[in-house]
Amino acid sequence: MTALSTDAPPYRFQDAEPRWQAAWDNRGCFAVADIPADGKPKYYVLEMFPYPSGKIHMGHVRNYTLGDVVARYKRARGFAVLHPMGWDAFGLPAENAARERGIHPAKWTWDNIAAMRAELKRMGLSLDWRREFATCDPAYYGQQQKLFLDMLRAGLVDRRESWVNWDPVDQTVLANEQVIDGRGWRSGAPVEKRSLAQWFLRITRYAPELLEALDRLDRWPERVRVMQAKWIGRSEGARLHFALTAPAGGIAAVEVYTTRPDTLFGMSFLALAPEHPLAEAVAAGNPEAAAFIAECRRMGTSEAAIETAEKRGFDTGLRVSHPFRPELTFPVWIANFVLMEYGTGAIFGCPAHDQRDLDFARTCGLPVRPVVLPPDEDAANFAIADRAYDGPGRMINSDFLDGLEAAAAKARAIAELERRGCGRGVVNWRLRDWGVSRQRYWGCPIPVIHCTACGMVPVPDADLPVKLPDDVTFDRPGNPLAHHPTWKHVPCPSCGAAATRETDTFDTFVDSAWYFARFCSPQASVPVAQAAADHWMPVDQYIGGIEHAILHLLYARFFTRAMVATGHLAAAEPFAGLFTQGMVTHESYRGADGRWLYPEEVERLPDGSAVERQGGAPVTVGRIEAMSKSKRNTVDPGAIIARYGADTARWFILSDNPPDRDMEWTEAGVAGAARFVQRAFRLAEGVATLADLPPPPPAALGSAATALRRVTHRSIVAVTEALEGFAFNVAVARLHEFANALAEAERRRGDAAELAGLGWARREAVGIFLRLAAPMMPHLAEEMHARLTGGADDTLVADMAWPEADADLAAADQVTIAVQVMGKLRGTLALPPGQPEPAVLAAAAAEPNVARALDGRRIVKRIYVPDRIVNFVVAG
RNA sequence: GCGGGCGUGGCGGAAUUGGCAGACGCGCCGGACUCAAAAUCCGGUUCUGGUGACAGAGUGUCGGUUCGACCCCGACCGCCCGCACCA
Repeated sequence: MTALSTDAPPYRFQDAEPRWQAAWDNRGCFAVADIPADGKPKYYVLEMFPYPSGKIHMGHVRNYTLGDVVARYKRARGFAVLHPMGWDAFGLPAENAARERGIHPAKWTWDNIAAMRAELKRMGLSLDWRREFATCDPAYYGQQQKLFLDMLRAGLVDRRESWVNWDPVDQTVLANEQVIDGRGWRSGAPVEKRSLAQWFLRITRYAPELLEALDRLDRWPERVRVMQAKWIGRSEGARLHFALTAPAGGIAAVEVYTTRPDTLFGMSFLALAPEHPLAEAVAAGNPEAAAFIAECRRMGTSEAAIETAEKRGFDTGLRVSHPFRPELTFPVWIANFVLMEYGTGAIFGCPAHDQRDLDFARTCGLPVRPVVLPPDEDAANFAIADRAYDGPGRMINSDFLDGLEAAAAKARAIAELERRGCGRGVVNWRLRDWGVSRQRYWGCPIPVIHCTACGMVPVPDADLPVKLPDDVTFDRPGNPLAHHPTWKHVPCPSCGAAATRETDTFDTFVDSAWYFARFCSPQASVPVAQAAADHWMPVDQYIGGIEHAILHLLYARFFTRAMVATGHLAAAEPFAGLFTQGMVTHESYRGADGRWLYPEEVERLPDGSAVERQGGAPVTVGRIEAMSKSKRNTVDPGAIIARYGADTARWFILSDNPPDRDMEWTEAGVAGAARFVQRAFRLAEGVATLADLPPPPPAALGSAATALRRVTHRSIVAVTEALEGFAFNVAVARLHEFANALAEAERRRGDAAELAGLGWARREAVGIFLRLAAPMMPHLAEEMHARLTGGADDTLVADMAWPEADADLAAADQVTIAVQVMGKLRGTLALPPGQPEPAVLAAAAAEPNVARALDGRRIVKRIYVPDRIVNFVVAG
């Protein structure tokens, strides 16, 4: 019989996968209505939609496989599942392609979408493709303009000056990623900060709410909630004024925000951001100060660049008085590490208790005066070396605060500031308003018109969408919309006089801040059809990369609230459940000349070394790291699917490791998955050859058949539990075990009655196996089912219910109890569950190896955890 | 620099969340089938000592709590993600 199954024709995914994809499509398995009438509970599964770069990559395969497993599993559990797909289609790469290769961004984007759609379809995803849209379609971005105008009317929009990275050679604004070591990526010119009038969304208005509501997102990863909470950054502190000993540029005092007013007596200096008005006033009359500020402006706008730069400063020569001891004065510096965007753009420096201040004080030769004494130190000997002390302790060297705990001193200092009228306690937020202006072509136009007479005038709703012009040129730097000969010239909607359109477009994070809501009613003539959104929102399970933990997810949470405020949505939170997947990694390879090599150019030798396939030159095997084009350590999903099939790719990507961790793509791993696909199919073949057997009563089954049935029903429980917990690698392992048990049953011999019973149990097992595997390997499951029933049953596995476990069979009939002596394992007991404690303890002590370990010693304590472990604690 | 996370055999990982460390897979070793190979199937595989029953060590490092620690606490090391104009 074994020979028969191994000689059976192998599973041909090349035929089967397109066939089943067509079958699902023809029956409309995955289509749902905007407002379904069937009364099933709803489940909205969404994966982060892709940027259409032109090819799917392994990160997409992982993301969409994870989502598809959830979607198919939930469908089997009886939910009406909304599972849509679309395209995050605006962004910089399309403009880069236009500049580098002369392709229009729209053509580039739509061609890429067509190519990627075809690749995704080959994965066999259970998507409702009728809901597909791209954010670069006016039908989408016109609705986004409507949302913006409603937010404008609701006071959620602001326009103000803000800093950008400016390339003085290319005369263009640069994104942070286009600034490399402080220079423009194309021109190589040192970048300057430049101030422009920009549009902002007032996310800060929702800061308390966005923070507080994190507690209720109980199906979000804890670390994402922590990261968002820290990003929003509520802090309690004080705002206080430092009076200048002599006014400068009409400024008499500097306002400072601090979270540590308790350390005011440890002050050593006051530091201003380079963009601070007082710094600019000083620079007006001091070329050296102006030069220092100009140098700071060359650092670019990214916080990481500013904070990793060496701390530098410029002593303005001005001095401020201490708020509690006005006779003490301190120097005012301009410092490159003070951020204008946070607090008031000025700090008081207390080097003893803040590491940045200490680094600055050491480089600039400023004094360090400790005022908080750690609990285990004494005042006479305590000194700060190269580490600032930011822990708890008692105040010293601090006048009226001396002896207080730091926390109490903080309250006392605020009270004193308020009594003296030079400061007050405040709550401060790290979160800044969301700058949405981009000086680029390939984005959603901001629907506003500037009129010299009327000022800023919103585009009337009736004139939406404001469409991008097609006839643009990329032959010079800067924003093609601003260069366009006619597009921006329009009559003022208010007075009719000649006016100009806003030429800024939206940050692409705006596009992705509400697409999940649009999917509920993608054809609606309003941004969202209320009834559809009320039915489907919030997203029950959102899946995407951890790199979006803060910005995208926070913007989406804010936008949802803004849509509630403007009457477009009812649900306050967009994503009830969130899962963040890890990256897909691969070894990297370098040729003898240092070039990076693609995996397909490299051959691994049995001794572990590697050579080039062509020519056999030695190859250095580098680190395992995230797949990236620059390191060429990428594997093309299209090629993998063509060679092994979608089910194999899906199975491997799920089986390798827990989905929230980085996974390593290996050739051996895919090959292993491919073998399992064939093996599973052979299990169905082996059973299909048996005569169709009526269900006998379980009592008629022999012990081998009953044992297999136990495995079958325990597998239902185990796989279900693993899928519910996103432990897809464990689900895979359980299915491997299940397949092993089935193979063992297949080998079994016995008399006719036993074999009949076993045959029946095997048929049951295969029927259940394929349904448990279906969310992960959907095509194979359909093929197995067709083979099992000989085509007599044309129900699609995609439409079948999830198997139900027989509780009696799934329950444990025996437990293994570990027996320890002094915490060391000395033996095990196999017993039926639920035995009385004295019986278990007696059996444990009688176990030969345990008895030897106990011999001659006095048992002082017996620990028994029911059905699990015994531990004897002995004296001596 | 700041914020968040991760670390278990040769490799990916499992461990009912404080109770048998190493499930399952990959790789490797041995065997069956074969003229032979591939494929397939079976068995073994944390390390050290021992023919063996067994004993000792072991979850990045060092220390702590506990009858018992991969799990909890403290310090350190290494790697990864984010830092507001990449998406």
